[in-house]
Amino acid sequence: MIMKDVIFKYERPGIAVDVVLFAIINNDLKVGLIKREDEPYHGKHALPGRFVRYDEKIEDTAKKALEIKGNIDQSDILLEQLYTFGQDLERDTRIRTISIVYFALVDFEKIKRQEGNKLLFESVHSLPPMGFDHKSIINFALERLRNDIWTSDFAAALMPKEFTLTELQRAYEIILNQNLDKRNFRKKILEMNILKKISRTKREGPHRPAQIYSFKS
Amino acid sequence: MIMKDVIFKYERPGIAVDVVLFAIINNDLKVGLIKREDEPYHGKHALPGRFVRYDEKIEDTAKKALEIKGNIDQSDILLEQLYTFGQDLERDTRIRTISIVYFALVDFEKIKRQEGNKLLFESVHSLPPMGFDHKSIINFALERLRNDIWTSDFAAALMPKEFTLTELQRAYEIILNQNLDKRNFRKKILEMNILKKISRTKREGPHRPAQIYSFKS
DNA sequence: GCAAAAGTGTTGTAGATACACCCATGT
DNA sequence: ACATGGGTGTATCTACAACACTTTTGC
Repeated sequence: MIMKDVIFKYERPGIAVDVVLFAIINNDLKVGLIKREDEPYHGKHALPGRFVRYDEKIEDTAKKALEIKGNIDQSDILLEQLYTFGQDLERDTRIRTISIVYFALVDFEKIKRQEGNKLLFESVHSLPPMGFDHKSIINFALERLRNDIWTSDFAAALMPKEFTLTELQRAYEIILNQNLDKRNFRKKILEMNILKKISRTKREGPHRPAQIYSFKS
Repeated sequence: MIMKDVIFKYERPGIAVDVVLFAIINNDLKVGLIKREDEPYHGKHALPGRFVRYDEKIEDTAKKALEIKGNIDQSDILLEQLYTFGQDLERDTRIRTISIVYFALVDFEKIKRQEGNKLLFESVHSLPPMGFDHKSIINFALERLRNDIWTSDFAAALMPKEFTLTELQRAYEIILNQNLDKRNFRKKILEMNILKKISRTKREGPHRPAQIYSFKS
């Protein structure tokens, strides 16, 4: 009984937040990783993460992880809870750890010039050797991204403020990893009524200039 | 620095699992609650829950919570992770607690005669005063139930092994809290190809007997 | 005037909704 | 024979997929 109380009070599992941060870079979907400098998994890549402090809200832990590892301002990103992984007792070889994983999206243009950014953006299609169970977590996050891309504000979080419909379509194609029909894409996205025209066009080649749009509100 | 290490090592937040267990009873959707005997929220109702032990997988914590509070055998229930609530630092007034909430479904017939069941099943439409933030958690779970009822195996988990299509339709109506068209319901559910006919019928009134079905596999 | 991307309209199909009648039984 | 719930078929509409041509520009 006394033993149980000791376990209860002092041997709580560790609780960490890891963040899967996606961005579109060079026509590819990439995820922000750190290269581990400590054991376990020294030298392997991993998701940016941080232990939850006693008086810290878990979403703030996620924001802080991004701030410290990527010097990324919270206001630039979409952050949403993904899933809590706590099955594998050997997940972290130091202590038993439960990991609350957050899903994050950012427009890479907003962060690429940040000083102190330790994040390495790697293509989801060719991930480097990953520590922990982070590879499967990234795939889990990717499923969420693809499932919800049409019904969420995910696209708005990944795009710059202004863009053409072709650029937006390209983003959808990169995320879904498949080509989309131009006419159907435009019909669908415009009928969703989430875009507004900007009274400017983008000239960029020997062809008709493109109308510029942005997301509403 | 030393102070931080102390916090890191010893003052981990508490981590609990709470379970939202739904069952259909008397043509109503009910949720299994306990009446709290301790502070905080003494006398109020709450979700069955349990602190995660150091060497316990979180899903096992959920199963154990149901076993202890409801004497419910794990094999009878569908259990799935719902969401992790850890924003409200004042959620539990004893220590800072993060709650991983599981979503569970059971056929009430399987458990109603269990000895040692402390669970009180209350209608989701008239919940008693609830402790913690459990009322909003139940509503969150209810949304998940309604959203996924057509594309998951939720219905199979709530129904007895054998049933008529009218009984199944009634279950959907109770969950969705709306009436469904008989012809369309049957067409849809049969085209989903998840049911198999049992070569028996159910006679129960001055009318044509109903074909009995069960879920496949 | 030609190359190159922007921009648009129609048709077919599949899934959802709405709705009305016959069937098998107990009394 | 009648009351009761079990069981089915058809017309309509709507969302999505497939597909081809005209427009505006730079050179």
